[in-house]
Amino acid sequence: MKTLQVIPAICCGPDTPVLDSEDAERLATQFRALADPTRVGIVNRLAAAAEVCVCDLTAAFDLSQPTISHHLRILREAGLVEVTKRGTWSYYRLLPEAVEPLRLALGASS
Amino acid sequence: MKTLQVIPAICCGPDTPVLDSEDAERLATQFRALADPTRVGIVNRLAAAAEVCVCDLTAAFDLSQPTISHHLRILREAGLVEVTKRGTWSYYRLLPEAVEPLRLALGASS
DNA sequence: GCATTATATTGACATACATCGATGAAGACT
DNA sequence: AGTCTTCATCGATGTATGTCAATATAATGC
Repeated sequence: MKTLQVIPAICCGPDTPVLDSEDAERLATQFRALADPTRVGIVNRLAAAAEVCVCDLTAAFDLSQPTISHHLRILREAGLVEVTKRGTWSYYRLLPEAVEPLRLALGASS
Repeated sequence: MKTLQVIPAICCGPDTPVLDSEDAERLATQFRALADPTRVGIVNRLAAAAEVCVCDLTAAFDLSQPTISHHLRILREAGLVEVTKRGTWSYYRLLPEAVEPLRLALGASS
């Protein structure tokens, strides 16, 4: 898998490869998914448990149920979270393997 | 300095402290600064050199000079970059110490 | 002083986004 | 079948954002 380092290590010389526009687009979309305080809060809660029911999220944030649903859709479409339906309930969970590339893009050493 | 881990390590239990709204707001603002492909590209270029002249950026992206200036302002106000004026030229440089907290928020181990 | 060059700011416009109330879809329970 | 609960989608509305042309600012050189 290609490693996208938006911020390469300090070492790199002047011939560091330039990010192509497709990569920049994809990264921007994923950062945009985190560019809202409610979604940061949702991700924070998802990270604290194996999975979280939508009902817990609508209870935790002082926003309408459609609004929470809207934010979850954005996180889903960015590929950062995954949903599993069991009966009437929907359980969301964070996808660590989707977050990892963002860390790498910010210059994580590995 | 308080460490903000939006995504704590895998270990954490159900009583993981919840992100307060002020922290969520600040993180969202910084992620929003990275939520545009042009700005991702700018940051990428800034990371590849000690400092970059605005003129190089306006040449590199197929956008008007005011638009580049606008994006640089957003990165500046998010505290991710810094500008130094020398004569007629403005040189921008990335602030690694500002990017680091974002990496930590995404669950970097240290 | 005047022309030129490098950036920033302003104003306008079109598009994207966050939010809500209303409604829809599907499972659970009686 | 009918009702209740859970969640998603739709439609509307106000605000934020990306973009550019025009203009302002400020340094350089003649």
